[in-house]
Amino acid sequence: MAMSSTVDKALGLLVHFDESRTEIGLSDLARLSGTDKSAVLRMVNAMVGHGLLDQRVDNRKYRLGSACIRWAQLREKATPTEQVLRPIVDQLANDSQETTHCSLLFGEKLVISLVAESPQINRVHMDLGLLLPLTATASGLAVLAYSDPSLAAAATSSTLPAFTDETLTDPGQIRAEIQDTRQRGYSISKGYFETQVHSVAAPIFGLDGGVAGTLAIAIPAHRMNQQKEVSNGRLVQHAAAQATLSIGAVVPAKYRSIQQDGGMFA
Amino acid sequence: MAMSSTVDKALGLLVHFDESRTEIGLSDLARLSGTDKSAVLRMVNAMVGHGLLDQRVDNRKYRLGSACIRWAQLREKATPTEQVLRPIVDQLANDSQETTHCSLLFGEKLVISLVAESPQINRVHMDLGLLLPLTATASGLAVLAYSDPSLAAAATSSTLPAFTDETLTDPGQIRAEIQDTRQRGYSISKGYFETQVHSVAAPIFGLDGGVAGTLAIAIPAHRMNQQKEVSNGRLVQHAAAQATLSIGAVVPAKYRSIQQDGGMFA
DNA sequence: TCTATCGGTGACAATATATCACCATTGTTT
DNA sequence: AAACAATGGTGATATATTGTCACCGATAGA
Repeated sequence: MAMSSTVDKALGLLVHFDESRTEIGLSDLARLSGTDKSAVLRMVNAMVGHGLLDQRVDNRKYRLGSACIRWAQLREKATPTEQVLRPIVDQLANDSQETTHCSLLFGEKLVISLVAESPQINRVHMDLGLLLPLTATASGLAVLAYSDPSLAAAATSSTLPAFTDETLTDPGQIRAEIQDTRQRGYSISKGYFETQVHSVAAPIFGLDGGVAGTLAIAIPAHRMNQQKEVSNGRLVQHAAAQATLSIGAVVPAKYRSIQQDGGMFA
Repeated sequence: MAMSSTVDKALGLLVHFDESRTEIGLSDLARLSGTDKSAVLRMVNAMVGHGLLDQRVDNRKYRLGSACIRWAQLREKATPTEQVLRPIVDQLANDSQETTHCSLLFGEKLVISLVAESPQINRVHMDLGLLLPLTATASGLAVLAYSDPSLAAAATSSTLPAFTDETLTDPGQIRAEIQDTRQRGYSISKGYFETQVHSVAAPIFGLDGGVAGTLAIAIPAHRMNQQKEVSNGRLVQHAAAQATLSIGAVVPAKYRSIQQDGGMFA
């Protein structure tokens, strides 16, 4: 029988809050988590007490609380990833003349954390906070290609959801893409997640040596061609390596394929 | 002894993270919280597992994790600030039985953003979107009293416009009022902006620690007296502190004069 | 070397939790 | 309106998780 602390269960309740479910009632939360109402109530009350959740007075449903904002503020101050990554994302957008974004890995999902929009009129728009699936985006493929193989195995074990007509749903195809990505040094998506949006992406490594997130360039399909794929691929690869260094981490030796230039202080 | 759930204790650990302590080691955290190391470790591990905390690989200290950012993003999307301030303004109107409003600071002007009218027949009416001058309103004085002194200096540098016969136009008088406001914890206006309208106001602090806006109570002059000024002052002061917490910010320590009630950091 | 930290582990008694039946309200259906 | 099925929430007890403390290897300073 698996060990499970109470804190674990309590925090596990929070995964049921997302962009489509911003508030959840007690019974719903109990059902979603497969836990007894009474237990859920106790945990939820504790979290309300600390502002992690709050309860609407009118319909008594629970929402994420204000402490989230406070903690995010502190987190930012303590670990100003945005501050160090921001200029890199901006520079990449400038260099590529396309919309770029930085996603951070959270469990088996990528969260879009920074966006720099292309200066061009016809450009791709990305929403902050949007969750990206690992199997159907360039960023996700970059994660799978450079993470522990078990993650790729897990992500390609079950049937894969299709987001567009172009989405790769065959696990074999995904695995092949992962192989190619490792060869190239960057991943590509040809409308796998959003139709008419092509992307290239490369991994950002964290302090623990694992993939912490990705940097990606998203391009309107009509503007894409082989030459741009290669040039943008190199750009994103270089920027991601720079990002990795900027947060104090290093690109693991086995993945260090590209020439390191003068480093982050050049 | 009060009942305390494990979740409560776990989340209680997080209060020890602030702008001056952004990362804490296991033993320190145990000492600070007065809990055993072993228990702290279990709780902390659970929180790390959910991204609420993360652990640096180099010095093994713990910091607020990336999930905070995700949750803050969701919280903002789900519950915009106006939505959280609305019930506070309403409650204040109900408690004081007078018209209340929330103003947000834009540059050197305050914009009336939320209004709750008094339930009484004879009441003050306020227009949404109205601009308030910093030197001639209770709200404005609250801003000046709790903002960087340079703002007060700038606002009182030139000749001050008079809106009523009672308006304070002497920069020296304004500065004295600002002093008094800091002493009291709330600001007052005695028909400075609208004749026959007295007000009390208190500052709402934003995420950056500066004044983001104000909460105010406006009262027909004939109904005002010393006793009401004090009681309404306390009400507005308390409500403003509550508003500050509700938007995820904190009242700066140097201004924290009133007793924190059963709020999330109690 | 000796000492004093550190992060972390393991075992047992103490206690908070899981589970159940139950209640008062609210909103739907008939 | 009456019956119904939800809802949020309470209280009791068996049981699983936690609090406590002794202990470990590693690291750092004297």
